[in-house]
Amino acid sequence: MNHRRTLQQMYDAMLDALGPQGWWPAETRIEMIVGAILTQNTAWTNVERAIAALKEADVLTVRGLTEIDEKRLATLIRSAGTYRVKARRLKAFTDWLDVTHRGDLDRMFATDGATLRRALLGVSGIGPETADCVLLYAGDVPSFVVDAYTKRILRRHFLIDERSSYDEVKAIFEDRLPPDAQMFGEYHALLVAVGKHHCRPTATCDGCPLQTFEHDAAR
DNA sequence: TGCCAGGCCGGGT
DNA sequence: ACCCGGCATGGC
Repeated sequence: MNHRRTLQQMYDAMLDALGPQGWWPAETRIEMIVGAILTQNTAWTNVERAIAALKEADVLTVRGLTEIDEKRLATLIRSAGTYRVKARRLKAFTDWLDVTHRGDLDRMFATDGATLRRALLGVSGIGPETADCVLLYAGDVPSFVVDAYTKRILRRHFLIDERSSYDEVKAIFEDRLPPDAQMFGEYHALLVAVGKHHCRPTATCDGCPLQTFEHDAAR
């Protein structure tokens, strides 16, 4: 009933059981942004190879990605899957960044969070989850990230129904938790960790840190 | 061996 | 305002 307590308790339970997840796994902001686009509907292990290939080719910089040929970029990120689409999306981002902020991430993140979110959503290939990941993990903006695991876990705990929209789920967290970017980032990472190990379509709830919370244990 | 993974777009209703 | 097909690799 009291969502504030429930969401805080879920967070505490996950953090206590799993510890800090140390997200986002990236050395630079552009690496983080590239990773966010590459991991769309794709296993992270496949993204890691693509990131490594970009580093090996010495193009994992705003400048490098802006100047590289799209076809060659596609080849480098092949392991990430849907690679022609993702090469186009990476180019859409760097093109937009070049035009609007002279290719400067400092200028981009100087933009007000809500305004920047709308602008990012206008870039082809950046949807709500990717935009929120960029804002949260590269910009330190307290914008909660919703993904498939987030919805699945909340649905199984009866906190949302299957028709809930991205923005509705996002609002549940943002309306009932303090706007702390560090905590939002940890919360999302913990939900993904729990989702991967205990809340996949065929997984069981054995050993899940959220097991004690009311939910549809029968799956 | 088919199903799935930290979505998103464009076209159709 | 939703709904759907397409995109594609690598792991289990």
